[in-house]
Amino acid sequence: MAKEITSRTEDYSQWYLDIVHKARLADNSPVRGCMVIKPHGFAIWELMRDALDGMFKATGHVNAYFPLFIPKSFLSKEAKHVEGFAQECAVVTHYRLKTVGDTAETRQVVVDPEAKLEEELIVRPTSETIIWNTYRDWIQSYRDLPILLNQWANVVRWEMRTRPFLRTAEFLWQEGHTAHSSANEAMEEARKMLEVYATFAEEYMAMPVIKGVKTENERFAGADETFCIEALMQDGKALQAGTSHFLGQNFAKAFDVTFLNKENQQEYVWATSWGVSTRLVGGLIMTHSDDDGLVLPPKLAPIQVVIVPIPKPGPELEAASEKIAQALRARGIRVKVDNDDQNRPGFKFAEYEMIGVPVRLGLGMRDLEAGQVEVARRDTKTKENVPLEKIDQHVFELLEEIQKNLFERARAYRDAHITRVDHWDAFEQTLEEKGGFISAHWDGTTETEKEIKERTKATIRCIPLDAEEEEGVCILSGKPSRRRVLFARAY
RNA sequence: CGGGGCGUAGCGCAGCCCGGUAGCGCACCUGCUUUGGGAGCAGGGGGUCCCAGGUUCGAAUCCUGGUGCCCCGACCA
Repeated sequence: MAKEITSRTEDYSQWYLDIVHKARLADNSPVRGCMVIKPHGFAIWELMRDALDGMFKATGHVNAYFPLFIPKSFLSKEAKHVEGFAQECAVVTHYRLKTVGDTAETRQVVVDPEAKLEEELIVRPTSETIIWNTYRDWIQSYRDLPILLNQWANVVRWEMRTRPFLRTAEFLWQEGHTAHSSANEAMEEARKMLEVYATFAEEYMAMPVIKGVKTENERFAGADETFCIEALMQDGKALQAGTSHFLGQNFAKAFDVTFLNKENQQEYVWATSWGVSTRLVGGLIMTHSDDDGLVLPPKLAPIQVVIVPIPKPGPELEAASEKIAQALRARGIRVKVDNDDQNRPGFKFAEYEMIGVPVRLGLGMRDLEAGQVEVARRDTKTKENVPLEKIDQHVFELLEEIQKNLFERARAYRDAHITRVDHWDAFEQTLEEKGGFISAHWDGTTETEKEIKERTKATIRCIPLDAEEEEGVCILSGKPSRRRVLFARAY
């Protein structure tokens, strides 16, 4: 057994790292906090990206690209924004290196002190500033609005502690940046994109999410309102999976972006921004995977079906395998036929389970003679024999079934881990013993929120959009509250 | 930036206390036999023992100083 994975009960975070490495998703890099995304990991991200990109286009957005480097002065224009990001920015100060030393042993590259930049450049932690600096030139009148723009990019946030996909110093994401002529329209946009994210998370990732609003304390630096989708991982910790911000006129004011409205009056432009990142890959792993490796929902599986000839691939088996593959491909299914004769079937079974292939077809002479195929599903680890002539229809339906099953399973777990709590003792106890979301009353003050965080490490993940009005008293302060909010320890 | 742990073959580790020609498992290469759940046998290749000083006839091992990584905290998508 060469590729053992640490069990989830033994050490959840080691299990996560094992999955990342053994499912060949990513490697560590020589640079602290950065990772190499390997082909299999990147293929998952590509599927996510393509699906999201299609959804953005369908809601009227277009893609563009803004620079990696941002003049330092830009960042300081919006007070809260700087405050939020200043702590974690990478800064470019020079533009040239030179070599010193005469011999091969002593020669080294140093920063040329002569080549100091007059104004330092910030490696973007997010692009609001450079984009709004540009929008000033693009926007004159209400006729120029709205601008519905998205960019796919990498950003850098110099984090203290990192974990592959969940929090890396450099990560890939998309950031939508829209400009509107009214507050209402901008707010609608922010909510619309939250819906897009929620739909994507649930329909593609099979990851149930709760849509909500962030408290002032948890809000994006520079936003008037931050909407989010929150998911629950198998260890009972919450994961913020996507955010959508109503930025008000904050960036328009900071960058002096105004437009003439229909009444011929100058007005500041209203803004939104929204993003999801490669963090979603981490969420995907932690939502479905088990102690045998990665489990992927069919819609995001680079290989949806693998066909393994048993025992050794011979001409007859290869022909039969290829024929099945063709039939599946004709239905738009991503299939791999593993004709490699270096590894034994047992090894291959374990390997494909490790990398999360949803369906495996085992095909041996015995099956051929019986006119059947062995169908194994990754999510339940069950096997059945299916007649050859029905295989394509069967697999097509099975993939849908698996997609649905993963979602239902994750939702059942999530729902079972939302606990309504009305007393402080129960709050602490639930957090320690059960984890998950805790639905409780909160007095609405940042002070109380911080106090709770300090005592328990739990934060307010969101105020659910569908939270019902309900009179109650704050779990900590006993002050009146009008609705419950969701607490959890989070990634 | 605080507290702890670890740097020895691609990966995981032993050896270090008690100094004496660097080892194990997996992976890799060659050959044969195997192939319905991670194959077996035989042969083989691969190392600045994190770096720099020091002690010593001799250092992976002892001493000093660096440095990198991991875990736990403070910060965060």
